[in-house]
Amino acid sequence: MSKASGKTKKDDRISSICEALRQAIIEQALKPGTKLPEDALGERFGVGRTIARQALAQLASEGLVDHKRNKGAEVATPSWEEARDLFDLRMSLERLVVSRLAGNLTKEQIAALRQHIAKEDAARNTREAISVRLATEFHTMLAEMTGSPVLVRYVQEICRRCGLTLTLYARPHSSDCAINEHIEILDALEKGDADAAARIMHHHLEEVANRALISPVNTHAPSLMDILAPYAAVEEAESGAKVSQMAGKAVNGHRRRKSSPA
Amino acid sequence: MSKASGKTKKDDRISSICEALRQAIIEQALKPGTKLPEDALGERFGVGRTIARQALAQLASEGLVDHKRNKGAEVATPSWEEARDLFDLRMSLERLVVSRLAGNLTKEQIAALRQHIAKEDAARNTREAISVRLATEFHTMLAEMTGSPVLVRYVQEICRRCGLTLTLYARPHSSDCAINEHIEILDALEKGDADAAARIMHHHLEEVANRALISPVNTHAPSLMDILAPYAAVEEAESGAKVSQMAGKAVNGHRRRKSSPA
DNA sequence: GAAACGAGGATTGTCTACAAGATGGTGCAT
DNA sequence: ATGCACCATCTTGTAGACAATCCTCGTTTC
Repeated sequence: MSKASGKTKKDDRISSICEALRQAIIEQALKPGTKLPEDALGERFGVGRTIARQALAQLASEGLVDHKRNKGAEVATPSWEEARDLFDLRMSLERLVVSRLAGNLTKEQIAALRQHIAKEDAARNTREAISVRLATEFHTMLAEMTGSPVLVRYVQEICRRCGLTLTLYARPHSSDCAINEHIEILDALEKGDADAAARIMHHHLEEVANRALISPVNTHAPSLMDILAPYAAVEEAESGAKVSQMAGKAVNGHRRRKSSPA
Repeated sequence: MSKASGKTKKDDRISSICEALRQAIIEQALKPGTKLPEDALGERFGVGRTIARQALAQLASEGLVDHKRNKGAEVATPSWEEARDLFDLRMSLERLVVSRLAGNLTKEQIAALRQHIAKEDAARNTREAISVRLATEFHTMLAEMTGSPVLVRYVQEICRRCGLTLTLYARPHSSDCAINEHIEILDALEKGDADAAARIMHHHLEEVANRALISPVNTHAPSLMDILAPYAAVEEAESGAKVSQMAGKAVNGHRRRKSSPA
């Protein structure tokens, strides 16, 4: 009875903007501390300040942006204690996820997970932030397969915040082992070994948390408008099959200088 | 004379309204399904529609109100499956809380908890909704004592949603044992017996969930669609199929939101 | 020369106005 | 009489206007 499927464009512009900003934050295109003025966001996404403001409020409630009264919103800068707290709870939640999932995955789900791991592997040599995003998506997929909307929401949120923390503190060259651990987790889940899956997951997250300890890097973004250009475009493209006419928005796809394939 | 009474007045009106609505919802002053027009809220709280709207959005993100596009907001009516899901995750989260708290409570914290239990006991003969609110606050206090802001947020949110569920489905005369269980939990925590505390908490929540989730027919606002579902079904079957089995089951989630990501 | 003060600009907080969609009633046609 | 279509009205969605607050920077004074 419901045909409404791909109307994320007109259906809820706030969600679209949130998602775009989330991606930008996780991929560190928007670094922690970057100011997010409502005017600029509204102009970039083609909406008024009202919508931009609501999107920022949403992200603030998720902990991805910091909203101080009369001082605007900026990308959150999690402290070390907050990061530790996040990872602690994340471990518990994801233990719960794998214990629910062990032995209960369908063939299709396992295939989807392996496919995603392949994507992670393929992106191993690209920008670090991309790897973080893909790894986060893996954990999100696991949570979604539990079929528990609440759990999905919490895991998603906490994973994103952990991802933000990683882009802040983590040192590079550490995603290779993480991918292997993803494989191990999936293997244990497929075999139905809940204990092993929980143990590996715990170890996996502990590893990830441990390598987020030092070197607080801080640089200021060059231009907010330029940074957001690809994400404003991807917001429409990611919808999937329906690539309707996006006349006005003019996808000027000059990606960042860093990604030069081949 | 206005400065001594705290900063809730000008500090953040949205939060104030949210809190007021939360209380009203938990105490069933606003019953599930009640429409919440922005105009009325704004007028009642002395703010414009913008503020009321933001408060509603906040509550919607917490799952306490249901927000349908172009159709306004209303107090959420959790389905049976959602309620089951909520209580499942709540058990896990609160197990985590008590396992963190066992043996680590200060004298002051224990005293505060006992004082709150006394308040629960005093309110045992008042309205059911008040008891639910106080019981919820007890669990919230426990979460706060972990010192983990994220955990606090999640436990708070999930407890409120569970409280909403209870006001919907629970039958009266059931808070006495719950208070005793609170005492048992606190005793175990004070002794530092993490296992016992976790076990009692699990049992406690299972009890609460069971008395809430056994009979979904108890609601005073039954969905018309659900009621008519068997009849609509028999109209399609049109022949030998009997309705008798459906009368027993009666748990049929009809149209839910269409977002099932693969 | 440094610190305090104040004007100016910029950004946020809130409200109201206008547009779009939904709901419900009325009238017309069959 | 029933069903359909149109319209009136209400509520929500969104944008911009106006006021309040904060930051910056130049000026003044010790």
